[in-house]
Amino acid sequence: MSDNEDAAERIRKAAIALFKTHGYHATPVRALAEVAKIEAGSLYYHFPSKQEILFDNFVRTMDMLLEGLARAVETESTPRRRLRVAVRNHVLFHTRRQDEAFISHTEIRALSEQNRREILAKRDLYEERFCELLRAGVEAGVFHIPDVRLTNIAILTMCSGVADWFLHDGRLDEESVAERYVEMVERLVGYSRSTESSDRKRLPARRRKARR
Amino acid sequence: MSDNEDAAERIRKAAIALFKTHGYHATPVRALAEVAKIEAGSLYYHFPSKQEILFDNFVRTMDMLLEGLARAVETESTPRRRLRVAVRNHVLFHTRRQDEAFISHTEIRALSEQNRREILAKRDLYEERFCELLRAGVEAGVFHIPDVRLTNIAILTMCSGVADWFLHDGRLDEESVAERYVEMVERLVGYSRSTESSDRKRLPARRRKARR
DNA sequence: GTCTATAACTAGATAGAC
DNA sequence: GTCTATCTAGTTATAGAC
Repeated sequence: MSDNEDAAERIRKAAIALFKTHGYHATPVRALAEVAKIEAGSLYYHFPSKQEILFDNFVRTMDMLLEGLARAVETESTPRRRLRVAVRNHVLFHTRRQDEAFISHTEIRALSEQNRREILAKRDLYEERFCELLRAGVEAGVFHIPDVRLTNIAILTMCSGVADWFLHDGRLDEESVAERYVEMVERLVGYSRSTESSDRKRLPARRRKARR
Repeated sequence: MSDNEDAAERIRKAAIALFKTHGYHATPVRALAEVAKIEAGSLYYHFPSKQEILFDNFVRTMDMLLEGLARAVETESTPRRRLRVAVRNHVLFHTRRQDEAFISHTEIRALSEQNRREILAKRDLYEERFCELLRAGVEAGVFHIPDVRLTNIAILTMCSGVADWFLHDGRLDEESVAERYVEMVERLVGYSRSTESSDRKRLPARRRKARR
């Protein structure tokens, strides 16, 4: 955190670090001020309240996610490729903006009711757009999903979970993790190149008979 | 919450409800006392501190999870069946003990350092025992997993996520959700009855060639 | 085992000088 | 735009009566 940044940005970064480690309610404004190298009173020149600092982080995080998803859909044309890019994007966001994403998981309850409504609307929009990617693949016959809504939420929680455990100097770098998650998602959606070959692989009639 | 329960139990249940809704730090002891139908001072006869009430919830939750996993492994013999029962057990725990499980996700940071160490040790133990189920299947040739540790964490976060969204009067009842999650996990581990048939399905030499 | 009263402290936010 | 000083309210926990 450079000292030359403007104060608002230093406060934002202090909030990300402290809310992630201790949580919103366990972080006094005085602690935010100390990390941001400012006095507590001065902080209120840049933000009207502690709540607004948290809300600011939520808005930025959700908007980045939504923009990333929109880009992913634009740049690819087939359902499979769109899903692959969307998942890669989602996972990389949760490694690159790990702390912000983590706060967005854990501190929704700390938002005021009005702010929470606004953020949940953005989250619902993201989930719905992601779900559309799955439905498109099912309708094209390349994904085979018994319950699209359930698989959608399972995929998103699985991928968002990366923010909980990823270590930047760990065994796998972020690109490797993203690749593996793309592979796992393709298993979850039962990807196959065409309906016929997939049906042969997923539900072979002969094998079914042999089971009894 | 019955008024006839002993006070300690009423305090536990009040804590589960309030910590889930507002979080640990946003829940005053006076609020716990009010919901437990007791005065704030009386609460300290049953628990030495607010922290101890939170820790109590963590210990109970983790111990229930560990016991459930041990039972799952005992009652089944094949890798596939063990995994199926373990996943079903895990998901049903996160619907039946939804609030406790949710708190265990979101409030780890609120534990004192010593308490947190103790709980993380239990969590690591659970993850390691779960991972063993995957390894057993890989060694038996019935699971096909590129990175067992990664798939393990992906499965567990996916299944634990049920506590975040499950509604007891929602579209799917808990048994249906558990069944579908078992199916999804089987896709993730690349289950197949024997090594040969699975290798044919997953990495067909001809298709690989045709790709270039 | 539960109560009332309160100690000791910390919280978020504001006022006004510079 | 940043500072110091402070207001008001709320916090966990304890003391001692019953």
